[in-house]
Amino acid sequence: MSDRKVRVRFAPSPTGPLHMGGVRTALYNYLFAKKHGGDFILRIEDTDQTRYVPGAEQYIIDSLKWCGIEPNEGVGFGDGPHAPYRQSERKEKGLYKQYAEQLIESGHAYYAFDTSEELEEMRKRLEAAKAKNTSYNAISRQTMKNSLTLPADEVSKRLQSGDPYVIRIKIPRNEEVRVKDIIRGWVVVNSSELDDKVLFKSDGMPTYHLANIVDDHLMQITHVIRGEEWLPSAPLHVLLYRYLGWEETMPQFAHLPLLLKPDGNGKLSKRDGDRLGFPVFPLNWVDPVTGDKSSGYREKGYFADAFINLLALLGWHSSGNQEIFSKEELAQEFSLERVSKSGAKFDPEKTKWFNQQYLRMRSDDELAHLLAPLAHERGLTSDISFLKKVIELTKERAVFTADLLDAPYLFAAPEEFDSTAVEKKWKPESGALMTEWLACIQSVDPFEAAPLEAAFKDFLAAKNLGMGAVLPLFRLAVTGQGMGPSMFHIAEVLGKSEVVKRIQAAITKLP
RNA sequence: GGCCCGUUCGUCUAGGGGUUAGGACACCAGAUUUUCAUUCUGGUAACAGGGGUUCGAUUCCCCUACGGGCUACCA
Repeated sequence: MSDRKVRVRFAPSPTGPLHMGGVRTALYNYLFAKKHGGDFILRIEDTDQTRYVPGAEQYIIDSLKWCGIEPNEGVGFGDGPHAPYRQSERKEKGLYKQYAEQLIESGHAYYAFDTSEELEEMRKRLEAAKAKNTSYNAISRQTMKNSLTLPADEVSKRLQSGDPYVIRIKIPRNEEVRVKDIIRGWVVVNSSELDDKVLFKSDGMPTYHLANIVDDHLMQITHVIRGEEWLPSAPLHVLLYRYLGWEETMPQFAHLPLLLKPDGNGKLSKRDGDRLGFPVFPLNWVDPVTGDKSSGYREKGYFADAFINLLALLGWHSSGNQEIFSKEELAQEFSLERVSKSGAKFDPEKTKWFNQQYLRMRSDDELAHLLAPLAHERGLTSDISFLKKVIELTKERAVFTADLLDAPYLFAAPEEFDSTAVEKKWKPESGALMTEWLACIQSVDPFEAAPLEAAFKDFLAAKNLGMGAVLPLFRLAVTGQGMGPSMFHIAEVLGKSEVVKRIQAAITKLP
């Protein structure tokens, strides 16, 4: 059992865009597979036809691709030996019905014919009677219409005449069910707390519970790594493995803590992103029905590796103090035992910090190539060697790639001058002072930061003035701003004639 | 309501029967810098509460409180 090759799966429903919590689940599966040299599978769980959202499946595939956590088997990533990987297609092949019937034959499941009205009525009746448990279970099923209460001939008559029916699991009345969770240890529940869950729906589709167990078994999944919201149904799943006779190869479970809202309570939801101004999704998404737009990390300017890094640390931590991990390092270090038990509040601020770190790790050349299309979009030059010079100056204050362009004066002369800077620094005699500085500039050769700075210092000494008295004027005249990167480097990038032109223009424009 | 899971600085977390309870983000202060930013240095800040067990508990056990999840012919 333990010598089986590790095989894990990510099994989302295509009911909308993939939430960052889902991406984290996929990531942990991916890292676990990589760590153990195993397989990572993408299975699409589309058994609920009513919730199908066009484009959602492609969104999931695109998101995983962008994040660099690609499955080596599954929908959108090439079929493996267990195709198809879409449950709707697997249902077509009759993969689920036979197992539901097997359960009926072995006495662990039964047909139920109750209408939704009858189910509703049952619930109300039990509530009115102040019953502890209002579910369809070992006790209440005795009062309902199913193959356990109806005479055999009526059951077969209903079946033959095409009466709608579901197949329910027959949960024992009072039995301890134990689930071993890698993260939480043993979880013990009495079967009286469980209900006779529907395994097979009247529309011919299996429910999650059946499809999930059948597919995990058939696909030889060894570890089920999923969100904590599944913990309550894990005992049911254990029972299904047992009744199907698959307990020997039952996968090990690991239920991940949830991602919580940055403020207040509850789990992170789609709304929070819009409300708090940060993305909840990896990629932009437009709802095909409502047209609602949700922003994504990719389009906000986040690097995929930074996004993955931050996600990895939301619920997992190595034993040391390291926080920046490459994907390879994560795969090396990751272990389910070090996943925390409690939910993690998501902090958008730290997300920015991660991006900043990754931006700094990138070479100027790489950034220039990333920046070029952005610059082009804004009507700025996309010349790589020039952009590299820009990046040298703007890199240290940038969080996102686009921030590298936050120095418009490097691309064109300022049209306006920052009014507070002008008020504070520009005096009536400043124009004359700049005219003198202009004369000194002419003889600086080569026109580079160092000689320029030397010339500037000579100029200051001659005038017996301090840096603070003159440099802001120089900056204001050339950039129109009161602050920014090293002024001498800015001048070097701009070139002598441009600098001279700008100072001349400023002298005439400023009071 | 019932069942299940959880609880270390504001946040993410390390730690673990005896520690000055460590790191990171954020925040504050100082230094460097022409300025902003960077960088560096320092600082504020946590074991939910109550009972046990123990020489000793933040660490183990129980209870309470709080938080979260589940409670569909949804996943």
